[in-house]
Amino acid sequence: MADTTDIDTLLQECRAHGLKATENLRAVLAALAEGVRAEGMRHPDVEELRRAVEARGHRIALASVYRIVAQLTRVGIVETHHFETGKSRYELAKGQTHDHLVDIDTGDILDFHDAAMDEIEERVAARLGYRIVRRRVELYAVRMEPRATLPITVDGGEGEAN
Amino acid sequence: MADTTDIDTLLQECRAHGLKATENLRAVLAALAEGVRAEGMRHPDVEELRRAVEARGHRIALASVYRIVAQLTRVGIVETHHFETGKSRYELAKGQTHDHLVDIDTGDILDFHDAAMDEIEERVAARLGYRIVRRRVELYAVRMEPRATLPITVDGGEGEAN
DNA sequence: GTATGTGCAAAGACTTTGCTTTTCA
DNA sequence: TGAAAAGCAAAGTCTTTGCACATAC
Repeated sequence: MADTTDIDTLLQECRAHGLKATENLRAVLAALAEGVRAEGMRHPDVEELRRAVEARGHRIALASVYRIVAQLTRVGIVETHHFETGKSRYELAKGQTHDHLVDIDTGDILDFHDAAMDEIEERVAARLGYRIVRRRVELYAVRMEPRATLPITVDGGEGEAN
Repeated sequence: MADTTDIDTLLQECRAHGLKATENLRAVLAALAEGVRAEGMRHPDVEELRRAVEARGHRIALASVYRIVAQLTRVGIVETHHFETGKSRYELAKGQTHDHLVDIDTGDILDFHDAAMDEIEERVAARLGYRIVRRRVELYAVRMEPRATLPITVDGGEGEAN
């Protein structure tokens, strides 16, 4: 099956949308595709993207990063997120839409998808007379420490969170 | 039950949190409380708040509006929303938390709440090992045009629109 | 009286835009 | 070659902050 994070496949799709396959575009796509597997590099912001691109030996202007992610978003290859941090974060739009759980303590962002949730949202929207075009579900949460609620057993340590 | 949109009640709560009951604070609270019933004035942004305050015959600096809503948010009286419009919007935190449906065409924002949705979200979070602290559910949607000109009876279900 | 709040203007953070040069098809 | 993209700096938005003055408790 076509790997939707394969750079050539992505480039091809870009071309199909009339974009020029420039060095910058390639590098940004590669950085985004890499992020798919990287630890803390999913959902990069523009600065992180620029750094990732430059780490590949390529210089790129911030304005170009902005323009590229805007284009990629326009054609549906990238999703732009506005979490509560003030800046936009980007991510390859892997076919399956998904929601996010943000770990308040660490900033980690987990992806998830739940069909039942979609269904309920649609039902609610329908009840209000609307058809959902796009949704944003973000759960801001803290890790559940299975034993955290037990009577305190002060032992000097202080379990690292995170 | 105490009317949580009564200005005096709100002021009292502010005092309890150490805020000074200034003219500005009163006016902003009044503007927010009014918005609860007003047509297009729910979820005002700072500019709209400033206008609402000045419409009441009071001059206020934008910076003061920002400072006041920040304080009110800090003490839990106001909720700050970051919809996809780029600017922050504010709303009295009426006890019942609720989610939003944004009409893409008109910009209207409808409030709703659905217990089943909460439940599913909690289940999903738990499955990931997390406990939800705060959530953000925004449905961006378009109006479903019911074919004819049927008399609108949009009050089905438990649709308190609040 | 003293800690807070206020206004104003300046500064900040993030993003967009104008314009010239470069690059891709 | 012609149209789109890149670089750079300037400008735009929204929001925060420093500071002198005013105000509530």
